Amino acid sequence: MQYGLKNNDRESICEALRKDLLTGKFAFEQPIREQKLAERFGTSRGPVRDALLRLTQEGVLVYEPNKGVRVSSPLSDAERDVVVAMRLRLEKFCIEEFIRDAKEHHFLQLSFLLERLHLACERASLPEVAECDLALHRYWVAQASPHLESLWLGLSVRMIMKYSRLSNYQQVIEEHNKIIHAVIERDLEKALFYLEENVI
Amino acid sequence: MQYGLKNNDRESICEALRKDLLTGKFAFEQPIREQKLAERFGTSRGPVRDALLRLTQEGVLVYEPNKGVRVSSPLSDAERDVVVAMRLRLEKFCIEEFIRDAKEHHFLQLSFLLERLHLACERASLPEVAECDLALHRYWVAQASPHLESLWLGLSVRMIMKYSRLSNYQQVIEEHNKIIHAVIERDLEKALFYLEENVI
DNA sequence: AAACTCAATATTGTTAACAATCCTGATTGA
DNA sequence: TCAATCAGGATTGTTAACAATATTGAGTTT
Repeated sequence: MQYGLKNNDRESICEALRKDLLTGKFAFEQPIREQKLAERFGTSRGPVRDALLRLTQEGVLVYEPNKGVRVSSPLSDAERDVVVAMRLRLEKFCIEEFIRDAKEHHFLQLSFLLERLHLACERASLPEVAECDLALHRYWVAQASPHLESLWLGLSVRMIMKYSRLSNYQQVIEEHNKIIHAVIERDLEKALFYLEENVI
Repeated sequence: MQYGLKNNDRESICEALRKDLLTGKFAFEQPIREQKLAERFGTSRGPVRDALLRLTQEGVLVYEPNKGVRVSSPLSDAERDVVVAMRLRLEKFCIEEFIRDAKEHHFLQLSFLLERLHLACERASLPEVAECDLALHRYWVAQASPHLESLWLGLSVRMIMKYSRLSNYQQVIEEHNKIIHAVIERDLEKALFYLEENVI
């Protein structure tokens, strides 16, 4: 399927798998076999194991000793509420920092990511939309607090896995338009308001 | 230093390292060498890499491609506030679930963990106190929501790393006494109140 | 002295073989 | 028939060797 990775395969494998999981390519509880993935990515089992271990830590996969990993079961509604609240708390903090410190080129990058999301929505490609959506949010998180980026990733992936509102592409675009325009105008209050509407 | 691990080394290595990191055995920003650890634990680099990868995902270590991992720098005060708020949100949810569903033997286990914490405090052994403290909180999190356990772990470890109030052993004991008695009496309100005092 | 080159070394990244464990399904005995 | 046993295969866990990359430091040039 894909191959030609040279060094640091685990990164690319991890991202490819996360995208698959995000878009429901594997069923809940389905066990994941290392050998299969190694063949698919054209590597040995080592890098695959690394990637699986990371996704386990992100909560997407569940690990049992000597049995490997399986896709984790979906969160309960109550658990999801908690995760949403936590993500919102985290992302609000990051937006605030971002608005305070961002330079012109950060806004430019933001516009670029928004444009990418736009195109993905037009193509109506769920995997791409999910990826672009996350990439956008991830950008201000990473800028504001690299420390908390991996924490944020775990929260977000779990949230999206549970059920995806991403099917309404028009709404996705409008929500992000609003957030990003508020950010670029450095209007913190408005940005937080729209963010709260979006992170549900 | 320690050896004799047979199978599933990465688990034990991970926990041993986490304890070291928690109690400040490594300096911030200090790079971690795989070979050194492999010798220390009497294994090859494989399981060590697995453990380092996990701790990276927990946020305790930072990874740079082809350069390995180093101890991550401490959180800023603002970042720590966010992490504290998130952990509190998560743990309150778990306490609530726990109080609702716990059977007698769960309370027994809780008492046992409290007793362990007590002993560690008497011995005034910081590594043990830190471990017992976390084990206690971890218990109700794991019981209430295995899904969110790894998330909780990341939050807690980062919190404690920043600065440890654990040096006042008397206070540690009293705070946990209060929480656990409230839990055993299934007094949710009191439990949450004392928890809020403790998680700071 | 400062900046550059490059070879020697140290460290991480990957691989394939082997060991330990788990799972499956046929066989056996009651 | 049903449960227990156990061999064989499938899968994960570990290891040591090798490949790729990064770092260091001596030598060279300006």
